[in-house]
Amino acid sequence: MQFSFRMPVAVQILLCIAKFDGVFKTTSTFLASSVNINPVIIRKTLGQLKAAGLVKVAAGVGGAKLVKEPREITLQEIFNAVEEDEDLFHIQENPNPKCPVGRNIQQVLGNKLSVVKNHMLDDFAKITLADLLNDINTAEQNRQ
Amino acid sequence: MQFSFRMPVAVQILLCIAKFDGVFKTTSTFLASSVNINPVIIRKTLGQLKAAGLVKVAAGVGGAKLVKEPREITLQEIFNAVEEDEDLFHIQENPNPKCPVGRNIQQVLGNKLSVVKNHMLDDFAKITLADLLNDINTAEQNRQ
DNA sequence: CCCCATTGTAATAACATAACTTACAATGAG
DNA sequence: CTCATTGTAAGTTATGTTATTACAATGGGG
Repeated sequence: MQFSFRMPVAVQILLCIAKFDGVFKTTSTFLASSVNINPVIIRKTLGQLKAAGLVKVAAGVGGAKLVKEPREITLQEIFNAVEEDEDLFHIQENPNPKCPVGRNIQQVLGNKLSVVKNHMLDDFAKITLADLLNDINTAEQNRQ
Repeated sequence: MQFSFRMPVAVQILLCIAKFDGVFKTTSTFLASSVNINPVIIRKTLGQLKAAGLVKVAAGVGGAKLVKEPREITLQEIFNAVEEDEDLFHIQENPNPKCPVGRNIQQVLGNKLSVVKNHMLDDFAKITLADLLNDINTAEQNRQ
């Protein structure tokens, strides 16, 4: 069980825009070829990133640009932009109310797990797009 | 997007065994009625918990017992018992190798996210079955 | 030693979610 | 006005999870 493609795809989109803006026209088709995914998915994801204030997209003309500097964009913002704000784990919705465990499990386990999720979001907040861009560039250098 | 029912179900099973062992016979049907889920799912989950050394199950006779004390059973053990050991996020498997972002994204983002996952597991390690049992009992008292 | 409730397990169906694809109206610079 | 591109909807395919049914294997109790 894993999270979906969405967040990693969004990260890759933003990295490509950061790296290629000004060099190539960053259309949904261009971005789709880097991720190797359907352009419609890119357009949907760009829409979510736009709504979150991370990019602006030129309808008609084509191409996307970052609204903020890479060091000001965190993985937390990206995650929140593309994932529903829901609990990390799916706790049984209809446990037996006659059982003392069943009638309290949601509250008790939910409390503990929400703390864990908040820690995860804190971790995401410490990772910026600039960090990832830097790692990409380092990896490219080592490749040569 | 969330994790499946599995870990919360396993937690509820273990809590029920801890609370009712000796009082009721903790068969898969009994446990299923607390979670309000199919007994076959309970039996599968019990099998995973047995393989992880957390419970012993009496085949033929019926009923399950904890192998360790509740304070010695952590959420991390339960999580590892029932979830595959895979990455938290699903990073595109076939990015474009001709794109400098595409050919490095798996390694670069994967590294960052594995750190986050390890933090999550560390958090799980700090939560014991005894903590949850205690919270259940407190919630029950407040209910009266 | 046999009975019977129960476990262990397989096979299949039902359901939910995600991704793919096609299609097309709306956009806006040239 | 043209045309590449975005935004969006609808339908399909693929995948994963849970539910359900079925039945052989188990093992204490009568």
